[in-house]
Amino acid sequence: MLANEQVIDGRGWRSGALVEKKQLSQWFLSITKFAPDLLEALGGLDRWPERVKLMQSNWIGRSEGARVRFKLTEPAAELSDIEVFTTRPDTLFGMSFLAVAAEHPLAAATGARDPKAAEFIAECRRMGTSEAAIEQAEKRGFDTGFRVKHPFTGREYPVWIANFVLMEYGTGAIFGCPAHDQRDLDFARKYGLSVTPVVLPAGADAATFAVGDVAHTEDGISYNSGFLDGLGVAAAKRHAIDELEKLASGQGIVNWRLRDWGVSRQRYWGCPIPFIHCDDCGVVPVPDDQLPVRLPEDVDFAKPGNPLDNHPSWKHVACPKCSKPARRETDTCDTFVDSSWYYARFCSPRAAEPVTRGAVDSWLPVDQYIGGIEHAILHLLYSRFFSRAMKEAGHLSVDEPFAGLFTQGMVQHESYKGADGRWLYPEEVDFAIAADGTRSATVKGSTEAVTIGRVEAMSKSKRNTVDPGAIIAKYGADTARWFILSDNPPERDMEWTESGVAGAYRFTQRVFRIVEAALPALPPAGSAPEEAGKALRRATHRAIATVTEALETFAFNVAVARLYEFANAIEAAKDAPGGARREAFEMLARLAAPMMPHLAEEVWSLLRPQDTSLVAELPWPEADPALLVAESITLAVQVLGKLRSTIDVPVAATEAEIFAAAEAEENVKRAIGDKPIKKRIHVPGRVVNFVI
RNA sequence: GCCCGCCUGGCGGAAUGGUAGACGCAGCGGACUUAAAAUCCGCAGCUCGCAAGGGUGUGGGGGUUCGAGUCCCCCGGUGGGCACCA
Repeated sequence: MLANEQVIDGRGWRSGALVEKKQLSQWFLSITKFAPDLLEALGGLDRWPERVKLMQSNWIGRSEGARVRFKLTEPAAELSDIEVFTTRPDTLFGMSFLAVAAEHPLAAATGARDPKAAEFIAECRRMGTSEAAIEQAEKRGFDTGFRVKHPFTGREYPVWIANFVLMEYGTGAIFGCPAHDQRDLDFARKYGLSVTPVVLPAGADAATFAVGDVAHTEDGISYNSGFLDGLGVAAAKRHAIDELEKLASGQGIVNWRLRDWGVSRQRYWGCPIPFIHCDDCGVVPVPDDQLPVRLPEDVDFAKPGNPLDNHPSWKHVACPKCSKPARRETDTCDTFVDSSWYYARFCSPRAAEPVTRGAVDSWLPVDQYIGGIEHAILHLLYSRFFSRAMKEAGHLSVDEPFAGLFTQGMVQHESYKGADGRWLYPEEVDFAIAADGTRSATVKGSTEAVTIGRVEAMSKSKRNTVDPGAIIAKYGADTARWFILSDNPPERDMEWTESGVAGAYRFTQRVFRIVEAALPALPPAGSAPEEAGKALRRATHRAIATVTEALETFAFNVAVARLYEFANAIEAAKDAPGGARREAFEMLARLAAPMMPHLAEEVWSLLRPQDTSLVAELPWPEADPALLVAESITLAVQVLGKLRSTIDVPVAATEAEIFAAAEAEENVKRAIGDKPIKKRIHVPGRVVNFVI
């Protein structure tokens, strides 16, 4: 049993053996039951990123269409007809073939009577199982020899097995209309199947319109389509569905892309699925008082197969119902199962029962959830499913587990592979730059060549990770925090680099130094800041306001920048009176505290030796609104949208005064020349623009 | 292949449709020093110009607007996800 990522070019990543898909009996959780609600409730998640909601919405994939039954001209095994799902029932008259997935019963029936078909199906089974692998594989098909009757025309069409039809989506069968679906067109061209256009693009001539290599998937008017002729796509869909229902050959339905969640894993590392198989009683749940089922610790990983299944005694238990010998389920749960409800468990982590009503009702939903963008779909959707299922089972009161979501970007790094294909940590690699600028790499302390891979998300499996421990060891934890937070906006992906860490370290030193140097001249703690220190006080309160805003929006890098600016302003105001300077230093410590807590406390204790409170215990500072209002403002002056000058005007200046001042600027006069001013635009506090 | 992001100086990045490049790194010049480190002062997108100032510039191309890094369309590059990596 291999994971998708362990399959490379259809072979096992270590053994190199050909991979084959097999049918297994497994456990599924019926997330599809909640599909409509999981989709609709996205609209209420107003503190979730739009992109995450969009991705989930696409993943759930609601689509309206029709199921259409095609009668087989001869029965295949027990099948007398094949049902397809389509979102384009309006193009039924453009049909040229029907295609089923390799796992479809009709494919099996064909394989049973035709060895060549069986061979084709076997080839499909050797294809990778991931959606990406299937969609990127060369489109291939096999004519089963079976034929179906068109429900409207009675005409007969061939049934193919196609490797791009997914058994998991819809009914595992499609009807092909090459003129209006690109994939069907590629398939039809490859196998010489007919292409009949039935939707005429606006402005095209029905007599001459033909489809070349590009299918027409846009709107148009139905033609060559019997009773649908003359209708637009939407109307034709409705009409076609009405007709199918009248003929009892199909019906309009809503189809979902979301599939039930297969949670079975044939691995050791997961929670055992708590069921017991009894020959007489069937599948029996493990009684509550025997939960949780614990994994055996004496397992043998050397043998191929599922270690739990191979274990000599673990699975042999008595049936809880009839006490006869029975077998434990040896599949374990996908580890996503655990991460789907830990937020509920964490409300009362030491409780004897899985979740405690009082605790979850008090704490949930999680006010602010933070996670990597890689979890945008699976983990976050599974969690939303679990909270709904747990609510239905009476364990929770909330539908949504996470009221606010922030998705951080991925930290990336180049990856490295040794000559034998093993992954290497960055610190195991030496680099050289040739005269022509090309980089090369070798294993440290040897001449073994290293392949430099692409820049991608850090992961343990690819070993492209960097431990911030080295920075902490060299510069301390405050510098490490400050540097990491200052480097880039957290929602954005970033390539890891240590450049800049020296600057972060310098800043920590500087903060301590300027406070220490100023200390002897500062008035005692609690002294009122003087009116004469207003300029510095403005800077202080602007820092409070801007740092606060940056932190609240997770723009930590901006918060850091504002603190650099503030420190610069403090140093530039060496002559400001002591009370204002004390206020500035104290605020510097308090505003920096979330990002360099140790230094902040140290500085705070220097400034307030009598004070036993910690910065961490103080309420967050608030800016004085009176100090945030500027006395004069700088306006940009543009002529035809191009910057020509700037003017400083009092806050109270009237628009007429502003235009007059702007027009008086030498540069502005020159740019206007002798042309008349057609329009004067004034955006208060921002810009003046003259249109000439 | 499909879905979703991202792309701004040498580098990380800032910028409610309104002065692009704040702040930091790296760099350059200067001060201090016997010297170095540390520190301090200054310069800095590119380009023309002695300067004043001009041109140009946010991946490429088009569009909307008095005004576009920001909004719209097309293209390119790159990252995340694609259900068994978690």
